[in-house]
Amino acid sequence: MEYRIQEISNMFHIPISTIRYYDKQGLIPNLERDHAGNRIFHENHIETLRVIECLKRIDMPIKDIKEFMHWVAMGDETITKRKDMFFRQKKIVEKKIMELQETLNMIDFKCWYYTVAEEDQTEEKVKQMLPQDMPQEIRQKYFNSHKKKESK
Amino acid sequence: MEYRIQEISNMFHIPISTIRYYDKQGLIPNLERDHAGNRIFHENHIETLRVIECLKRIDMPIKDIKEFMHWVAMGDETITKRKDMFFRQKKIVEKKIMELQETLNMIDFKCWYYTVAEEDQTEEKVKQMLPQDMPQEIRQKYFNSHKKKESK
DNA sequence: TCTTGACCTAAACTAAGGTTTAGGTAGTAC
DNA sequence: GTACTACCTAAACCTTAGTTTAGGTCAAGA
Repeated sequence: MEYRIQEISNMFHIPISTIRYYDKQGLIPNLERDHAGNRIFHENHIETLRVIECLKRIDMPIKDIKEFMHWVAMGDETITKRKDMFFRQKKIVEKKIMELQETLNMIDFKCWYYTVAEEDQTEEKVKQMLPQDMPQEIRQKYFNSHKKKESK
Repeated sequence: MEYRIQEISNMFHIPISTIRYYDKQGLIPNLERDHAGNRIFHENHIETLRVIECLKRIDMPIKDIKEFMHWVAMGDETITKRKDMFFRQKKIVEKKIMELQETLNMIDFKCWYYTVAEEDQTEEKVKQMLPQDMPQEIRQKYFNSHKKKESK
């Protein structure tokens, strides 16, 4: 099955200009052209774009994605490199999730804080509130989001 | 207690140039200068920078951070705006975490895939493997990370 | 044949988020 | 008094990740 750039664009909800940009940056190796020079995509290129989607989601820079894609194109001799790369990415994503979880704690604290402030019609009261007067789960988020700074 | 830009830079591990940039962009309202024009930071500015750190972590653009900081500077009349903003950000971060969790599933699948490929010294065998032949938890991650595309 | 639509390229442009540079001031140290 | 350090500014510059533009090709339909 062959696909044209427009179909790929619809399939992935990526603008055509972006797909061409990815190709130009070398993110889609072995992409062939028809007699007229039009890009022709096959299943393997769709798989490539799926991987690009995944790698982009974790903010991997274009040039790293390119390197990875070239390893894929080089075949079995680069399996270990690719494996190592995914294990490194796993750590990075796990760390990101943990950081976001911490951020969420901070946000939850702020949500609570402003909900109280709104009820009071002023920040003054909640600003003065001591941790022991906060609801249990908020107190935890508060310590959670402030601990880093306090340990310095 | 007063702080100079260098101390703030060390405290937050942010380059001086970046702090000046934030100030220029209006992210640190009410920052005063000494007789010589040097920026003088107080506890409230440190709190501001802590909030900036938090908002940056969730990729809030500079101009939104600026808006928020100005609401803070405006006092109690903007409490509801700020509260609403944090509730919106809460949703955004929760969504990001879910997306990253999905990405992690994809990565876990790839880690398994390349671990098998490395053992086999070739991708061929694992590439042909059917879901029912994969380990239980990998099969789930596989379906998890491929379901979106298959439902289209 | 003419036109229309989908495609192509190179290169300029954009936006975000800083960083670097060039030139200058203020306060302390010798 | 001059050297040194920390600070200042405006403006140019940089990188990333695209987007837009201007000009062109190709195949199909009226």
